[in-house]
Amino acid sequence: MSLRRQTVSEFTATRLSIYLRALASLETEGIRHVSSEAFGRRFDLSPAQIRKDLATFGEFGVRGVGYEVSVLKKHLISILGLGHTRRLVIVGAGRLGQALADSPGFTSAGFAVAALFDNDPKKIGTETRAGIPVHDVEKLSEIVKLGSIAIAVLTVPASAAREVAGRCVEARVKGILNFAPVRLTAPPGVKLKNVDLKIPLETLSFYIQKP
Amino acid sequence: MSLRRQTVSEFTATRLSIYLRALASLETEGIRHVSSEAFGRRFDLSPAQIRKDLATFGEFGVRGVGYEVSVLKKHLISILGLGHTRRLVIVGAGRLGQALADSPGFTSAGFAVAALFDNDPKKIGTETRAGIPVHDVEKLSEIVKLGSIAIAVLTVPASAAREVAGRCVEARVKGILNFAPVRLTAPPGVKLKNVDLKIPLETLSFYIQKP
DNA sequence: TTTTGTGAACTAGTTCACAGCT
DNA sequence: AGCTGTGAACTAGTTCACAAAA
Repeated sequence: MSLRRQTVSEFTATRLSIYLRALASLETEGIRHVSSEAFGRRFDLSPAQIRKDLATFGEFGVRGVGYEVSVLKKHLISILGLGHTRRLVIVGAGRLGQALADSPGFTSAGFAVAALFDNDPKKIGTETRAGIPVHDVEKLSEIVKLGSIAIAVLTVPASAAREVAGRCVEARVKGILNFAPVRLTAPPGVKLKNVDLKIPLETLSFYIQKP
Repeated sequence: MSLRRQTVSEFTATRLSIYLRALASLETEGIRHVSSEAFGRRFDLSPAQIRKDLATFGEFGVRGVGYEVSVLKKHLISILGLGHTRRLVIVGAGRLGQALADSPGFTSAGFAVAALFDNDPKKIGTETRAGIPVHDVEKLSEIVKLGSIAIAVLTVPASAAREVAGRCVEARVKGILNFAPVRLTAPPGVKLKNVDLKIPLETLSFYIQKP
């Protein structure tokens, strides 16, 4: 059986990404086969959970044997939509934006940063260390539409985030990853994820208090 | 009644942080009182959830009236352990580390970045734009112990993360916020949070695929 | 025999709905 | 009258345990 897709929870989707990272790690170690049991032990995950998550998308294992690392990895890449390189733009050419633009996580493995945008004349026309150009944010819509860009990453100040997100929606991106410390919402048809880096820090602060 | 603290879930802890951000926003708008209903409508949160979360820590509202913004904010600051400034260090003085070191989110509201650390001789001895010094990572343990630093933020490459986390544990930090793309674990007594920025990006990729 | 894939059982998290204060 | 605080009902997510397959 294959491809029964109800609505997949964010929990499952997040773990797929974790599994992919773990498999890449096994692959570089030269491990070719792995059981859910061994996989779970190695990366501190639940074997039952692994099997359930994977079974949502098909039968990728062999009973009595386990999973073939390279095969499972290919499947996960395909499930996550990373099979072909996805072009994205980053709005906000501050240090976070520049760090992300040049980071291996954002440039390798399924993503390519097409351009950065900013409204600061001193930044417009420059490029990042890795050579990604910084454009005027006024050209955002044009470049997104022309380049068939599906994802916009927002690394602008909180005050600008809502307006910039609006422009992205208008330019027909399919997904927005917002790092500005405001909780944005997007219309149906656009997937938006808020990532506020201050939250894990405050959460940490909460848990390290004396009982 | 007040202060029944079983174990508070990460979900609740995360929302406390969200509520705090939302209250700050109301405060700047000059709003002094708010009901869970109005609060929820304004920030797209569930009123029942808000009441339940808050009730875990005490009775902060007034029946028939609602919550006083400034009072609730003070309580949340205290609950999250942000009442006195917490000093933290950032290990890894790359662009992400520097961006976080100088970002208002990390420097205001309960946190102070005491120092950055790196192993690159070109970076050691310099300081960030905001004037935070970059030390040799060899001095990490010494400075953490002397400065009674409770939190270490890791912005090092994946390959160095485990070793650096070990040093932090040895130096007796209470919490580690790991941005390196490896899932680390810490011994009991040390709270560790992994934040892999590639995961929300891959999750986004998953959800924006055609059905 | 081993290990997957999966319904059933369980646990955690959320929402409902109303008693209890103000 | 109005809104909180909270047990009870519900929903979502995880783990168990075993039949099915290699």
